[in-house]
Amino acid sequence: MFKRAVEEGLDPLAYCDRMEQEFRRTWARLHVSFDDFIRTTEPRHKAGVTELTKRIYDAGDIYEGVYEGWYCVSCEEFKQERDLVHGHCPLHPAIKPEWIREKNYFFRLSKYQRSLLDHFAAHPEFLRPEIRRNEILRLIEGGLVDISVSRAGQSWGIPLPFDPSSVVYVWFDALINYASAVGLGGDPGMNAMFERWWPADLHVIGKDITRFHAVIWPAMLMSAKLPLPRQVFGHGFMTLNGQRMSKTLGTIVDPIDAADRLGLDPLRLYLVKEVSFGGDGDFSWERYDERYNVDLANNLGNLVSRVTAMAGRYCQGRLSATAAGSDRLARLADEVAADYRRAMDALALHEGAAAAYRLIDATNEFIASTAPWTLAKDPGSKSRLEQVLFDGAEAIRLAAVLLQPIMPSSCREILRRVGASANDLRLDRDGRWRTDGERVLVQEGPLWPRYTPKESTTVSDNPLPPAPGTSAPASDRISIDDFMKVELRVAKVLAAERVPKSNRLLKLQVDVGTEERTLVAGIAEAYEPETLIGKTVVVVFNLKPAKLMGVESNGMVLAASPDGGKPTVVTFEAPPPPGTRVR
RNA sequence: GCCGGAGUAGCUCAGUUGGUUGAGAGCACGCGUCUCAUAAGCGCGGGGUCGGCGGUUCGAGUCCGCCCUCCGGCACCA
Repeated sequence: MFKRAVEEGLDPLAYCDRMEQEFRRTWARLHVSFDDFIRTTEPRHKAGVTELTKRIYDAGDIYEGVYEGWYCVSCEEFKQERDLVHGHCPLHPAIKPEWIREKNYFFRLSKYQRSLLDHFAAHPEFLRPEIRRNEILRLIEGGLVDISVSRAGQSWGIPLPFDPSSVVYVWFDALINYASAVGLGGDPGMNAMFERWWPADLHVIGKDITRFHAVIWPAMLMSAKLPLPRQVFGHGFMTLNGQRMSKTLGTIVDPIDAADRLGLDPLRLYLVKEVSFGGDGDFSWERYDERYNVDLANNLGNLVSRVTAMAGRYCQGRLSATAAGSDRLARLADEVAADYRRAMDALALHEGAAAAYRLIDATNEFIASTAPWTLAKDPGSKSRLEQVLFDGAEAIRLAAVLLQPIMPSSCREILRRVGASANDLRLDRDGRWRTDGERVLVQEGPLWPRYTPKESTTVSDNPLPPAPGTSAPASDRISIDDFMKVELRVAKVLAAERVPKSNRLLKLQVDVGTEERTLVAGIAEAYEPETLIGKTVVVVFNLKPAKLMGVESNGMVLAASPDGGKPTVVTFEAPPPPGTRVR
């Protein structure tokens, strides 16, 4: 973060300000509402971090140790062994990293292995879905190591209360947000708030950060003698056509684009209804269009149209209960509302949406079987007719109440059209079948016109070439001299074999013109060794040797490696002789 | 390679602790039908050796073993 800010020529705080604005804009655009928004730069957060860190320290769970590793002076940060390129920082190949031992504070995570396992056993619902729980359980069972929680000599961060020369390390700091947001460590007023709100009922997080939330965070709280959140829920990711989204492949869907195409609420419904929450969900434009037409245009939208139209035509838009209502519809409605509530409480949002749709479907059937248009022809059936339409309108009202959290603005509009209030909706009060009252319905144009993609303008799901204008800013470009430092040469593959115990690495014997070399390439997933023999490829000739899985590699084969895809080795139409320089 | 997950109709998926599921839903498709409605609605139908092989059992998508394929995580990706 700090580095990124510097790269963009911004003060870290200014950079954060900009990020915050972006987040807020996005949420506003997607109609995502929230009660609070906290950043780690806020005073209340600093207070919370100081308090919690102090408690953990007082519990004897933070001790001084030594952290050692490769340190790049230029980046001003430690580098993992595996991030180094031939022992050098990839960003600053000219400077030799130093092996530095730094005073560091560690959190006794290992001490909490037993307690964590006990907690998981006593509270099976603590971590969901089940898949995450199993993963984390095995991880804990496998043993925990103490973790570094501080960095020395950094300007950015919150100082340790017991040693202000060091700051709290990022994620240790960040997790405490949950507590600091509700007042931990604040003045008496804030503390009262903390007492009231903590522990949290639920943390909803992305599945990739489950470990922090389900292992480290609870251990921190245990150490500080604070209650744990009741549940951590690790949600899945969206894929595109079954593939992981990738920026470099261009296989990414911007929710704003999807919203612009058919409207925001259709997107929100898709995301909720088509994805079983907790698992990954797949998005495709075809399916999106299909669901839009079926769920919204044909079923819900059309239902609103037909009921409001008939009410207008046959009853001047005024309806009140006049006869015995539909028991079947009323019973189903209660059942649906109960299922909905159960599903939503369990975070099975897709089931909640499905429940609402059971009512919508049943209402379409109800209309077909009662045939108001037939009743309308018989003056004697007047009250029966009105009752049927009343029931239809009531079912729509109820469905809209249930779908309201998913499609807020659309449901508000539906409620308006069926003559119901959309203000201060409450599930326990408004989410039940009503048999009385008068409704004034209004008929207006389609809520969701059917969408027919034009052949020629079908949005492609194929990888798009990177848009022009996305190239790196001039300041990030290198000079020709820089490039010339890299010596690329044509090489012919003489022999190839798998590196034992590795499923990505191939060991290649190549002819680089002046000599033969052994090098290792991470392309085994895409190429059988035999198929490479005789091929002419491009290698980086002047790369320092490196050892991979015990094999020394003298050079590197050029290959295109898309995110989430398999590498493709760079070859020639007409192979030049080995040793030819490539530039 | 290790760990985990998944393989059920053309597509997306449900199928609780094994037996009224000797297999279901939605979409797509075919046929029929109403006409209030956004060529929408409603009804009916075709279609699957439930990844493969073997086993346990009176009985297995549902349990066990082996295998195949796909996905995710970790290591490796010069």
